Amino acid sequence: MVNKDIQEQRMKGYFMQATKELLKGEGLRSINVRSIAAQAGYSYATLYNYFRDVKELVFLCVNDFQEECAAEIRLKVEKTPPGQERIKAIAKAYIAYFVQYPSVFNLFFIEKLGDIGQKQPTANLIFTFLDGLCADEWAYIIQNKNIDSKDISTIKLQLNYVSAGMLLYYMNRIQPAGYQEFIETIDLQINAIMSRLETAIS
Amino acid sequence: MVNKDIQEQRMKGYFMQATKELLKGEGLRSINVRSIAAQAGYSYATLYNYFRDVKELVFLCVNDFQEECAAEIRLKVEKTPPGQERIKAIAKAYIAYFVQYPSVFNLFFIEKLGDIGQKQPTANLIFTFLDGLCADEWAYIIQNKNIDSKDISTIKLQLNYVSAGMLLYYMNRIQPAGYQEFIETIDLQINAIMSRLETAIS
DNA sequence: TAATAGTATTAACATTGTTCAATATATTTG
DNA sequence: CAAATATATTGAACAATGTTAATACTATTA
Repeated sequence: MVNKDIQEQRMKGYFMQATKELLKGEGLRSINVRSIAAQAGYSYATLYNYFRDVKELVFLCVNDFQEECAAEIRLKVEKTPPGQERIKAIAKAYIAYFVQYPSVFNLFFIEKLGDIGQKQPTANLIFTFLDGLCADEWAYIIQNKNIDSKDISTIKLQLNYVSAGMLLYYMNRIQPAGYQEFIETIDLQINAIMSRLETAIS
Repeated sequence: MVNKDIQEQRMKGYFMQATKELLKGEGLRSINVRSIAAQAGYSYATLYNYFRDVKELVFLCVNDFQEECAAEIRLKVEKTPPGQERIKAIAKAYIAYFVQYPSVFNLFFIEKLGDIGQKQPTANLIFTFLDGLCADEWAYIIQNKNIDSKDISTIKLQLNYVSAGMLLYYMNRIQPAGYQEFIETIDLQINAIMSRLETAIS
């Protein structure tokens, strides 16, 4: 019965690959059961032999995008000094990734998770993503500075919330209106949040 | 030709009223051209004589919801002392309104504005809404304390971004998982942001 | 090789946004 | 006031989409 599992995984992989290609290429607009199936080289009905519905398929891609995003970020911030500065760099790269791939932003933050099932785990994955990316850096800071852990978790949350908020306004409401202005706002906001580390040292 | 304008405005009003009723009642899920028209007592095709498409109609409701929201908030914060404390209260009431009416949240933050046209004005209205609600209080603070206006605009933005981010995560990603916990997080975050006023006094 | 189980596909349905020609209504004019 | 004209309203129809169910196909096994 192992063959069956392998084949099933392979089939799921084909559809997921197709979904990811469409998402990153044509965008969320263009993706629907028929286009995914066409890209995968199957009929649209075949999809339903492997996924409960199209939402399940689409949300299964979250993992892969997170890995891709994490890899891109790691590369980008390599040369930044660890700790506070690298956290800033990670947050900026995190935001930049979603600006580069608007449909991934939509998938992560906008698209409604359908029925129950894998609901909470996926939602949690998304919520803790930025924190996970910064985990080493926070550990580094805790080791080298003497800061109340309450303050740290407030700052972590603030970074996460401000990032999501800025992305939401920029992607969905074109605010600020230009990319340059957006970048400046990111810089300002992230610096403001991280500067609390100084005043929080006890 | 004035009669014609009056009649047209009246018709628009019927459809907008129907849309608002459905939005606040059944939610965004249940609203579509046919249900709106039925609620208004017309055929779905009639709608297209007054609005370019359904998106235009739906986004025209933003104004009314903002007024309703502003009225609710004003009532709620009346007894709070002006200045810093009232800003906190306004921000909390602002968030609470969207939690109470999830489809208004969707309309304001999630729903894609269609083609160009009234795009930017509506987006701007939404972005500056919280700032507008707090305008008097900020004026009060500037009068009574000596604070760099740069710092104030950073704090304003932060309040706006964190509010949007918290709402986004709570409404779309169930994070935090419980309402009580959500309220506590709001409190924590808003206090943290507003406490910067103290350190910013020059 | 024939029966069976599993897989893939086509056909079909429901829902939605939108357009358009036909119908009903209102307004103007002789 | 009645005919002619303009306007408003409407149901029919189309396209796109998600989903299901019956049918065709393929591979396994007795």
